[in-house]
Parts: sequence; structure tokens; C-alpha cells
Amino acid sequence: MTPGTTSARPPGRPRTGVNPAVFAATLSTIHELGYARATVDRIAATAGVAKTTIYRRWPSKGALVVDCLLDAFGPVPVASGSRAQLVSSAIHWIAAKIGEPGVGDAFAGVFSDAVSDPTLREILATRLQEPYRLALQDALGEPENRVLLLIDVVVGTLLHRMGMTGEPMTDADVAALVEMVLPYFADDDGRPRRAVD
Amino acid sequence: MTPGTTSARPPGRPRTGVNPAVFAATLSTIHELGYARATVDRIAATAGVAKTTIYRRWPSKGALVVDCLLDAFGPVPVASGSRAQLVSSAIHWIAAKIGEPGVGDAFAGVFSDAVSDPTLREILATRLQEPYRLALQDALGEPENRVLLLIDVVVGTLLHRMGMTGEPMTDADVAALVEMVLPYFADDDGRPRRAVD
DNA sequence: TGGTTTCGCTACTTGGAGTATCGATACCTA
DNA sequence: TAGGTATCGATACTCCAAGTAGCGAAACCA
Repeated sequence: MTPGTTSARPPGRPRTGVNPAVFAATLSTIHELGYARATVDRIAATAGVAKTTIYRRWPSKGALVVDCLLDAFGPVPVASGSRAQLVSSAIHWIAAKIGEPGVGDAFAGVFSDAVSDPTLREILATRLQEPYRLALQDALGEPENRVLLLIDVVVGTLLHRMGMTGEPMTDADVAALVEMVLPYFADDDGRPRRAVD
Repeated sequence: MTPGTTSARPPGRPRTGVNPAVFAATLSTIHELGYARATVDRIAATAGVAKTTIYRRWPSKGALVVDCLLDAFGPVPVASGSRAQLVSSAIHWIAAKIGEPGVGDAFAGVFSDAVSDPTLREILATRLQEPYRLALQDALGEPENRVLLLIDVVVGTLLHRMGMTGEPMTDADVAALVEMVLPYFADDDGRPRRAVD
């Protein structure tokens, strides 16, 4: 292979694997201190990295946290089965993720910041929400507006509970949420409950 | 008793009616600039009041916004009718309130702050959520955990939509939300209707 | 060994939350 | 009309975190 064709490393000092360390430090620091007290200085110190290094890689604290959440959530889980199974497993999956230490706090915190920051809101909507929205639209065969409502209901509920109590939603309440949402999106036999317009 | 003992104004310079002005200025400033850019300095300037006056009356910006929301929401609407009518009207009521200019932004913003601020979270839960929770428990005859879930779902959904899009939820989506939630709380899912009608 | 790029460090700017102080003001009562 | 009292307005401050600038040092490749 001739060097430098496709994925050759560029010359210069390599970017050592700081991203995993920073992601881990971000979650643990947010878990310990909460979103607001988790300053970039502290995250950098925990990760064993200079603050300037973080700002060289992410334009803002919010963008860092969004990437951190992307890393924590991982790829879209492609489930198969009836519509009911799809919706149920998706809800349990996101609820479990948000329940992981630091993840819920980070999500709620960056969401809060995004309310007053259109740039961050764009990052959040494009990088975090859109992939999962598209996957759900594809898997469920539902129009965009219904999938958006589903996401609003599920994520909104989980974050509201997290924000009001400081604790993630219990399994029993997640089950109740599934029970509440499921009839609207899937019948027991997997057929759509109402005509899709 | 000397005249004016019971409900007499205390001596000294009267607290002129600044609260209404501050509330109005808070909502309009947040509506214009968003929660984060609506600094206390700016709110004070808009209200024609000194910043120190605001901090004499409220311990923090978050506490001010909570009181502002209390003022905007007004007293608990005591509705009557079937459980379905109660739930439906409550959802439409809170959706309309959150759709008012500035209210949704203020709510989402203070909610965001509360995530990392236990003091503010306490204020939010006690002063804002609890009265409506108790009223709903009483009206629906539901246990606390189910009413809390209802509030999480409804308010969480509305705030999530507000935060992700910057716009309040459309009437059509609010109707869909009602349709989704209502069977769980008002239909025959094993729980008897309340014999109120 | 030299070229290239990133890293760490220190120091800085910016901006908002919240505090301290003090004279001015508005109301009540005598 | 004078005095007591409590709030108001204005100014100036502290504190803290986000984000920036500049430079020498380190790490890799050829």
C-alpha cells in the first residue's frame, strides 16, 4: 500500500487517546458533583488532561457532553419483533442508559443548557436525537411527527423525573410508562392501532 | 388593641408594588432573550427596579422565576366532571400555560437549573409541583405515585418539546398526548371510575 | 535530525450571580 | 410638623466558571 492513501496518520504528534479518558472523567465528575459544578477545569484534571486540550477538541462544554452521551449511548440498537416489542425494548433501553451513573445528570444538564443556546440545541437535535428518530421511524413505519411525540414523551418523562427527584426512574415506573405509551403505538398483535395519516 | 394591630402595614417605607412589575419583566425578558441571557440586571432594568431590590425579595434567580411561574399559573383550577374530563382539561390547561410567551422558556430554564441545585429543586418541588399534585390526587382519587407519573409524563413531554424545538407544542400534538395518556388514567384498566358525577 | 502537529502550562478576558454599604425616600404616628 | 422605621436606588465590589492566547515541550514520521 502506498502510504498516505486513505487512512494514513497525519504527521506530527499523535492525538493520544484522550477522548475515552475525557468521556469517563466527564461522566464521573458530573455524577459526583452534578452538571453545573462539573467545571471543565475539574473534568480536565480528572482526565489527566489540560483544559486547553479539551477546548481544542470541543467548541463548548455542551458539545463535549453531547459527544460524551453519544459515546455512552452507543449505536442504535436494532431490535426486531412486533411493534410492541420494539417500543417496549426501546423505552427500557433508554431508561437504563439514563439510569447509568452520570448519564441522566449529563443529559438533563446539557438539555437545560440547550434551551437558551440555539447552537447547542442544533447539536443536540442533530447528533443525538436524529439518529434514533430515524431508526425508530424506520423500525416502526411511523411518520415523523408521531415518532417525535414518542421521543418527547419517553425522554421528557425520564428527564423530568430525574430533574425533579435527582434519581432515575424506578423499574416499576418505567414499566408503567411502557404500559401507558404502548397501546398508542402498538397493538398486542403488532398491527397499528389507528390509521396512519 | 390599638388601631391597626392585626393587618396593619408595618411602619417604614412601604414595599411598593414591585412584584407585578418584576414578574412581567421576568417573563418578557426571558421571552426576548431566553433564560440564560435574561440576567437579573436586565430584568431589574426592565422592571424599573434596582437589582438589589430583587435580591432583597428573592434569594436567587431561580427562586424569582419559580414565584414568577406561580404567579403566571395562578391558582389550581378546580375542575369537575368525569376522570377523563379532569385529566384532559388539566393537560390542556398546563399546555396552554407553558405556551404563553416566556412561560415555557422560564419553566424549562428553571427546571434546568434545579437539576444541579438541590436548594432550587426543593423550592420547585414544594412550591410549584406539590399543590397541583395534591389537587390532582384529590380530584382523581389516585395514589401519589400514579399522579407523580402523570405529572412527569405531561410536564416532561411539554418541556422536552419546548427545549428541543424552542417552540411550544402544537394543539394537535397536545391532543395526541391527551389521547395517549387518557386511557391509562380514565379508562377501564382495572381501576374504577370515581363516583363523582 | 528536522518537520509537523498536538500537548501542557500559565495567564488572561469576559460576564453573570450574588453581596455590602449608604444616602435617599416614603409612609405612619405623635 | 417632626421623628421613627424600613425599604429603595446606586455604586462598587467579590467570586467563579466559560472560553482564549501564546509559547515551549513532547511525540511521532521520514
